[in-house]
Amino acid sequence: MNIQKFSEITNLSPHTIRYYEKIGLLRNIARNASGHRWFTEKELAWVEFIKRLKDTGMPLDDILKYADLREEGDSTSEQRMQMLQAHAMKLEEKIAEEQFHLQKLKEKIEHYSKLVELEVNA
Amino acid sequence: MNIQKFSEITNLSPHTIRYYEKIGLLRNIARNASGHRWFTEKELAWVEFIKRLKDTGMPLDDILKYADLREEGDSTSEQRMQMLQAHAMKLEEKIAEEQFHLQKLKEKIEHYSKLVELEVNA
DNA sequence: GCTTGACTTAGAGTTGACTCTAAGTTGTAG
DNA sequence: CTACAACTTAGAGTCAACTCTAAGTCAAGC
Repeated sequence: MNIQKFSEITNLSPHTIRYYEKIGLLRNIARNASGHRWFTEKELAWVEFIKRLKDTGMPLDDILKYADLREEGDSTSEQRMQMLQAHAMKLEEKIAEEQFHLQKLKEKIEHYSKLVELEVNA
Repeated sequence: MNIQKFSEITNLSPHTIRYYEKIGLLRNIARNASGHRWFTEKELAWVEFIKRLKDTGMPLDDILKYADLREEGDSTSEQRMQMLQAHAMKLEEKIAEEQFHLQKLKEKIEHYSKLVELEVNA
């Protein structure tokens, strides 16, 4: 598929896709006869994985390191696993923290709702 | 307390504290005889709340809007409550999404751990 | 055969949230 | 009474992650 189609499916702008290629997140993208990028399922799966890492707070630099290891082949699978494990642990902590924040927010909202009730009945 | 002490307690750098004052997140901060900022429990509670909103992904611009409403007094409490409710809902969605991502990450880790096991036994 | 619109590139500009610099003032310790 | 650390300000610089611009190429429809 061309960059437009790929952009629609991945929900990344063509700009962002080229940017990801420029910084090395996307590599060895095929080109058609007129020099336009040609994407396949392979890129789709990889980009979805990049998005997962990014959306859970991993910086692009770290994702880049993962991409480097990935390119080196199977000998780096243990390293990659360790990266993911460390990241998963951080994510678990982050979720726990957010759940705590959420509870505090709900308490504040409860406080407001009582306040507003008082105003209405005044 | 002075800015140094306030910085230690809030875990924000003096730079950041001044920045927050400059953009209007912190207002009406008292000064001592020599013109230095003087913080109290009131600022502490407010800054902790700011941090909660920020740490759950609310942009400073939105927190600023909240600060504006807060300054207008009790008549805006319903609006503020609605802001918090909307934010809490988004946070709940975000947590759910992150939990989904976490599960997918764990599946990938599981996949790697099998791969690594194969390599070790090879 | 010419316009239109999608593609290409290198590189500049933007945004959010800081973070630092320079130049100056003040309060305390030696 | 002087050195020194902490404070003050306005404004410049940084960083991540885009996002856009300019200048150019190319295939398809009229």
